[in-house]
Amino acid sequence: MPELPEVEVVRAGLAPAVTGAQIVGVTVHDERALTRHTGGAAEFEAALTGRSVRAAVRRGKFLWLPLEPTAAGAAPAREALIGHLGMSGQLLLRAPGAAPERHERVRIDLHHPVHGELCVVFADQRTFGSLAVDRLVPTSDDAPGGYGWGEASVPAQVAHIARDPLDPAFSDRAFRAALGRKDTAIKRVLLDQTTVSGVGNIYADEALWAARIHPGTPARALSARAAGRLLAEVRAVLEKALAEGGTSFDEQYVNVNGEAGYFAHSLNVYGRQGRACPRCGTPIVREAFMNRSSHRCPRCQRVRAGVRR
DNA sequence: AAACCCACCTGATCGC
DNA sequence: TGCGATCAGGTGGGTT
Repeated sequence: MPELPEVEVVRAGLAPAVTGAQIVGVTVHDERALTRHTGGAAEFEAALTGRSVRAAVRRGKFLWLPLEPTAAGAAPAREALIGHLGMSGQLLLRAPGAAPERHERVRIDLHHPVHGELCVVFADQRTFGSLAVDRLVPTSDDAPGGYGWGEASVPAQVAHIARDPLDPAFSDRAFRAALGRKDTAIKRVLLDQTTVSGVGNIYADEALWAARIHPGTPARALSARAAGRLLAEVRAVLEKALAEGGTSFDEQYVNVNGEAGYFAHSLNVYGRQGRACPRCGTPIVREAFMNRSSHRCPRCQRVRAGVRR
């Protein structure tokens, strides 16, 4: 469920707490939380115990904690602990020995040289999220791999994820060129994380509404002007949502302290079917799209809006 | 090769 | 009260 703003809230909360801390204990309660990890629970625990965390980094909806190399004698592989929250994952900062969270899957105990003991709990109702230890590989463009760390590396399994639109190394020109080659609906391109990352169902609908583009518009039919407008609106909605702490409909999405964000109050179309479009008053419609839903204004976002002929 | 579908899960809600 | 259908913020593997 979390999209870029929610994941960034988590990264920003984790960073000051875990940077420089050493992992002193790992408990896997449910192996389904390791679907992105190649080994089993015991191997995961062993791979992390004793390692120190160097940073908290994010690209799109993926988070990772780069780790100090293992002690002398072991293979000097550069590795990171990856986290993906899936639809319902949470990373929570708790006091050592804190009572188990609902849906707690993994607990990581750390020792920070300044702040002392703390624990990071991974809780996830639907189990689509997961943690993994993965090796870091160089980025193909030599730019930093994500937000939060200057090193030009990404976990191997994140290498296929595109940069997100808030990344300084994101290329607007390459994005517009890529749209011209896509034989599919613009909303599919926004949701597929290999052209632009970080956008999910909520912010795709919000950005398309703001740019007055129908979600089913063929990507390559968008004029350069419409594509530029869309990208600007994607950035605007992601930044505004981030400033408001993300979108929380219930207790599912929370920051590392368990607190909800406020952006749900600022939604213009998502989940507002039947209510007036804030721009023109026409009732918002909800339509089936890719086994989920799209929300749009039938007047502001007509099929041909923004289409070049 | 790009585009598309669907499985992977738990839980809340709604209509009957 | 129960019970089935539907819905929920994502991703990746398998199939066309």
